[in-house]
Amino acid sequence: MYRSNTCGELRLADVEKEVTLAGWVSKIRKMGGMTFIDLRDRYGITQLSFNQEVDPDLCDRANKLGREWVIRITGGVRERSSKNPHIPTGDIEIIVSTLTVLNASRTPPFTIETDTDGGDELRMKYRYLDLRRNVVRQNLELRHKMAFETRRYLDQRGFLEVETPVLIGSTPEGARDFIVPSRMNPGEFYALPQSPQLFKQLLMVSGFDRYFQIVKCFRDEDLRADRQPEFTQIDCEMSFVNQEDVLQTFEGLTKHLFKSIKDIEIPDFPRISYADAMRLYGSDKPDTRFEMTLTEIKDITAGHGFGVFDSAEYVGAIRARGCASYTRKQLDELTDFVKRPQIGAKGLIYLRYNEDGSLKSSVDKFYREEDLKKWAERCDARPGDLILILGGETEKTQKQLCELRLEMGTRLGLRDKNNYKCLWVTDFPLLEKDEELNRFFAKHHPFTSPKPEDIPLLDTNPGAVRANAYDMVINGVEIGGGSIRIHDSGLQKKMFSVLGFTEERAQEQFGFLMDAFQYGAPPHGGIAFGLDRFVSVFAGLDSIRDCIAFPKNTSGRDVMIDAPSRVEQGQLEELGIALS
RNA sequence: GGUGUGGUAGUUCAGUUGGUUAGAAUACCUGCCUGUCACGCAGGGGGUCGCGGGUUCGAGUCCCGUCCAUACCGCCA
Repeated sequence: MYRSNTCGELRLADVEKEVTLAGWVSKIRKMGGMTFIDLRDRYGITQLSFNQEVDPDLCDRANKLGREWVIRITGGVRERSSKNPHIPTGDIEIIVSTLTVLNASRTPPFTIETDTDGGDELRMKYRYLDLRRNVVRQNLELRHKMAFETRRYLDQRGFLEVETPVLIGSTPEGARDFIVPSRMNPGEFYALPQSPQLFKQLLMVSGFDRYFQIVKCFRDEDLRADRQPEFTQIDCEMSFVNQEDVLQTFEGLTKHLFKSIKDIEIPDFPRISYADAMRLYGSDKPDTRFEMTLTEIKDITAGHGFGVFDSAEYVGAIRARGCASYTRKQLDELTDFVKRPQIGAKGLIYLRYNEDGSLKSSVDKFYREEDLKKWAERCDARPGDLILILGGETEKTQKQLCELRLEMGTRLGLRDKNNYKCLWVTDFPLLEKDEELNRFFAKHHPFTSPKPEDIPLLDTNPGAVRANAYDMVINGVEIGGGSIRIHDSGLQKKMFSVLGFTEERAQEQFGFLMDAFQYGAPPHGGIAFGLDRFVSVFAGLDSIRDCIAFPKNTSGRDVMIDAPSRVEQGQLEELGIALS
């Protein structure tokens, strides 16, 4: 037996036992006559005790160990004379009788502690050391549990996990593909999947009825704190379902995860249409932990000679409870916030509803008190509230108000990481117009079905067609999204034509799918969750990198193994590739 | 592609209007210390100030360029 116990499991009940432990030297405390060592493994820390009087040679050897050396010891479990209430094993220690050094270690470049002294860049370079830290390991343990509970839930409901290929063909729609040259087919390339979309639909045609896969997906786009070039999806598809069936099933999955992992009961998810989400929150992934919804006030602000509002397509306001006492400096900060180029507002108008009932705005010279009173009433403001107003082009301004709303929510402490608000956003538009190219793109993907009642609009007003598409949002994070698919080859053809595909091109790219649809495709639909984001929300992380074992940096590099890298000329020649 | 922030000891950072030998904490090394658990005490070593150029009597500090990191915008069906 290599070891009898882990470093996290011994308790007072084990006193007098003879044990063998193995692990890493986390900390050495030399007291002169005595030496204490914190021995660490994945399960915890156990204190080892060495005494100069009992065994001077052994104690000297212990004193020569270094941080992160790997050792194996045997000894007796004893009750401590002074206990440590901060760790589970704090009541006991091991009186070591034999000590074997299994491996020495160079001094690590940063401390292996929860509050490490290492910065992000260094931790990524030595990720294998970073992963020894409790906090990082716990994130991966959480990830494991969530994946495990997902499999348990879906298995119980008859879902079958099926693997789909990673080397597939490139498609023109959507994100940029990672491409892989094919040596056996010179001049041709595979693409890595952005999602197993087509394959899961084909599995429905095959009659698998309920499929899922926890699967890596790839998108060659710029990175963010919540975006990695390779990421993991919980990818699901069901046959003979309507939208309601899908929402119920996966609302159930989410509730199951909250209950089984965090012991939190989540009430039924509110639903909001895309149009309402944009109108009330200026976002298709609203953070509903707090209200502060957008109020349109253009009809009562226009026509008073204030040029900005008179010429604006849209004027919207948010109401911050109890913020009328904001100082000039705080208001200036908010103005600077919305004027940052990333947000791009020209300025910020405020209206203070003072405690004494008086009204004070930054545009007092254009409006009388009774005009301002109307604004306050429309916004349901009370004395003590502050109203913040932006005007301009509708979509842009709503987006700016959304950012301002989130900023105010943060400032007012309304975005508690341990408070979870889930919701469904439904009725997304089917298409999105690219004004520059003057053509429509699928907002979700080209296999999403339009709402039946909107199908006639495909010919007359494609931009107004709503889709059977839905997103799950938790605390302002898009956790998952899906749709009821098109299962009719005729409608699918129609869709491709609206998207500007010629018949030949559609046949070339997706012929196999439309062929398949002619052999008895069942009605079907599904959803895909971003596992990395899901885990991040559960763990309260700011970046999905913290729950990925070996993530890439913002340039898409793995700084530990130094990838991507150049390849030898011979490899390129084999592939028939010349670098330009 | 764009905007902002940052790059100084192994590490995390400070460094004033440009001015003596670039500091602190921590880590590391040595010594002392028999109940520590952020041990304590004393001492020590450790710096191409990201890189290149410029201004200046003098640059960590100012200017230009460049690289890297990071947050966001574009992009991400």
